[in-house]
Amino acid sequence: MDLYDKVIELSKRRGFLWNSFEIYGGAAGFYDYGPYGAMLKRCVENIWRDFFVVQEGFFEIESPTIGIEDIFVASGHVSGFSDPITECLKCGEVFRADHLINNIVSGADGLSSDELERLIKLHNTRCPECGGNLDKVYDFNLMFTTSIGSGAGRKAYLRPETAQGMFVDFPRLLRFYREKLPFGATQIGKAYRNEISPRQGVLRLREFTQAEAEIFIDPVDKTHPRFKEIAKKKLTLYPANVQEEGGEPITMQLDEAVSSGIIAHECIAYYINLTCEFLVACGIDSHRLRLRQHRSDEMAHYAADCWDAEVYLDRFGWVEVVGIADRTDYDLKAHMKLSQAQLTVFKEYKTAQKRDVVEIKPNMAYIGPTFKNKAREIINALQNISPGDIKNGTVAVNVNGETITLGSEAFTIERRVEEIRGENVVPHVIEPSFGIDRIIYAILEHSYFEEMVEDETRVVLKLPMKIAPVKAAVLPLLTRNELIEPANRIVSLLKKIGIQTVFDDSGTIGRRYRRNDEIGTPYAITIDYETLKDGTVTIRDRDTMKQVRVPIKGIDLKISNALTQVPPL
RNA sequence: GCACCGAUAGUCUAGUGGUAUGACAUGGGCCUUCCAAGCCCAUGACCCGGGUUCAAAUCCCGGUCGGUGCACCA
Repeated sequence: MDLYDKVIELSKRRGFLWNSFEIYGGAAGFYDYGPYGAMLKRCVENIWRDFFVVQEGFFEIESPTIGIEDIFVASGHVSGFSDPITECLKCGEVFRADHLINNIVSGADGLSSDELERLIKLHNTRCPECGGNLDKVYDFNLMFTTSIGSGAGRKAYLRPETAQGMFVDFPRLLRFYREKLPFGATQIGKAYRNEISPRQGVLRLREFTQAEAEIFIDPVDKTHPRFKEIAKKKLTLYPANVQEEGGEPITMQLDEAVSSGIIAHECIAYYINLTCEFLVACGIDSHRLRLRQHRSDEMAHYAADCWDAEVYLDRFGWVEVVGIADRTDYDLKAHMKLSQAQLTVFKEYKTAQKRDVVEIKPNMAYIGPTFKNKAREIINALQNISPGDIKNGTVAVNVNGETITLGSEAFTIERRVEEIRGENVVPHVIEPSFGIDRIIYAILEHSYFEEMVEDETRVVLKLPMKIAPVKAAVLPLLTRNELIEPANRIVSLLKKIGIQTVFDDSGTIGRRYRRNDEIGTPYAITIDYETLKDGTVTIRDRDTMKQVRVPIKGIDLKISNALTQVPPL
């Protein structure tokens, strides 16, 4: 049994992760979070909220998981998220059609399925495996399709990422943040991808949870006001050029990484650091965490820089859990083009610029009656005339091949000084995108410890207190009423102040400690016969197994302080 | 989607053409004292469908799920 098997086995047995729809045989790519799993996930999401929503001030929005077709046409998912696939008729092997003819035709990846099929026939391309004939080329799109309304309905897709919901709300968000950069929006929610072959448990799901921030920044100023606070932090970086040269990741200070151009700018560096702080706060081992830069061949063409936070997993090696990209203005421009909406922000100059303007204003009262139904065309043509085209007070315009000469009665020339206070710019977007399910698996694996205690293996999940699904277990030493009663009183005391507490009186005390170690419960409170004499109980620490004896009075405060680590226990 | 391998209680597992082994876990009870090890009792499984057969959990075929490799992973 490797570590993956052990973690999955524990997760199943203790109610963290279950395969979905098990009684009907299950479905690949879907997982249920069991009681402790759902609780842990909620805790992870809340820590994320604390980092991005509370601390950074990027409010959370919630948009539908179903999106209308236009959104994904604009985002490129309708065309770019599908792959042209062809199958060998003899051996059944499946190939990317564009890859097959890439070496014959350049730019094959941009061609349509029909075009690819034609080229495969033309060049008599055969199955690289067995030489058999190839089937028709068809598009396999990774988006789930659905429809809105009855009958044929309106075509729609389940969103493949939460990001588009925030891009689409840009005008509303801009107004919400009072028309000023920078600002950000976040979203935690489900996304859907119809993976061809989901594998590796919770690492590649068809329905998964993302936490994404879209941070809209000034395209020409990518500094970050708080960068200086984190400039001296050291992180494990794996820059693109180092990867290409086959080198090892390097530990580097962030200000050096920015000034040497390894990280494109302060803003990306700031969120790289924030990402690491978040992951470590969730229980990711910082020694099994690195930041790998996308190589130019894997980075989207529009991205200015892109880093993946990767965690080391026993079975799978380095696995991406977060992507942090400078997506530039790609998404907003794409939506602007298709929707015709103005997705820009007015950026005021420090000092207004003055400019001499010469404008030709048509005289409607003359042109209208004189030219009647040609008037509209003439006015349009006049818009494109520059003052230099005016010769002796007349100007010639071309309307449908006919040259019409207009005299000074047809227009006036206006000269004025225009003040330009600023300009409309399309913001750039920094996008940290978190795969919550992968993070949760990594947390479980990195928190999993086996220790030898008196020749027995003790399994303990050393989860940070903030994400432990159960914070305290209350255990009467023996299953006897005189001990159960005070135990119940402590349970309700703790529950009243919002501490997730369980009562457990089943089996020997040692077994119950082990049971709670396995789900990462930080504290176990034991009621024994001394409790009846002097009103004290013991509190046991999960990691050290050490116990302290404390009075019941004030235990709620004591536990709550310990959980928030105000003073040590 | 293809190929190979696998699927037995909550978990891990033994095994067979005649309904199944064990461990751990779980539930109830006992226990005046703390780290899965005490005592008594109890619950609990052959992935689904079809075929062969007197009889299939076992053999065959198909499917589902899982693992691995290929492909895919904006």
